[in-house]
Amino acid sequence: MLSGDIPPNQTVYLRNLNEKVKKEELKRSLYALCSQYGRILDVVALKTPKLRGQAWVVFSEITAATNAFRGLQEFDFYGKRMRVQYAKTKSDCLLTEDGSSAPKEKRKKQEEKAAEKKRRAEEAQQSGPNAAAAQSNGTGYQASRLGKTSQEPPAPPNNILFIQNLPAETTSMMLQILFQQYPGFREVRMIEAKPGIAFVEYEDDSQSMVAMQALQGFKITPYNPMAISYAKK
DNA sequence: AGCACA
Repeated sequence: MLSGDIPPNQTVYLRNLNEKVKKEELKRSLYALCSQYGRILDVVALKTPKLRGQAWVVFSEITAATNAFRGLQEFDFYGKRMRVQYAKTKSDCLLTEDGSSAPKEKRKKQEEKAAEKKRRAEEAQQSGPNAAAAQSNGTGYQASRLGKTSQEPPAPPNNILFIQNLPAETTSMMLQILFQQYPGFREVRMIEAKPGIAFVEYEDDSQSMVAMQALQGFKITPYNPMAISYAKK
């Protein structure tokens, strides 16, 4: 039979991940990459010998997980071809959330932990509509007017994008993962001395425009919708 | 390859 006869699940199981990436960065990058497919409730990654190189991304909708399942097969992530399956079981953050059942069989020691889980799930949920920006992208300019008191007119379209409002922990690799999905990608440049901004270069103007429209307002973390404009040359 | 909830 076909390789993965695991039925669809709200959670996607990722393997063949680059094990050198630190856990926190891995989770953030996966959050950033996967939120284009829907709202993410949790990302779980552990670096124990048995579990390194793997992660679980919990979506709020099964359809989002399915989109990720299709869209991310063989995705080049930190230099390795990611493998995507559905998780075999339901994630804890969902069990506690939908009230119908509780994760009791395996774990009895952790009532406090469940409370903390739930808290985190709620956090993720209240903040999450990231997919809206990238998915329904024809309309998705909700972030384009955040906080600059710019008297200068915007720069005319060109092949270099100027990204603002990035969370401080953003790495150029995280941005590369996002922007290299669009054709014509050349490179990301960040400036040590200036956190929160980046430049992303494409081969030509039309390619940079496609990427801008796709990622305008995209949230790397729930509170940082990115503001993309054209770089001044 | 490896399916957990540090």
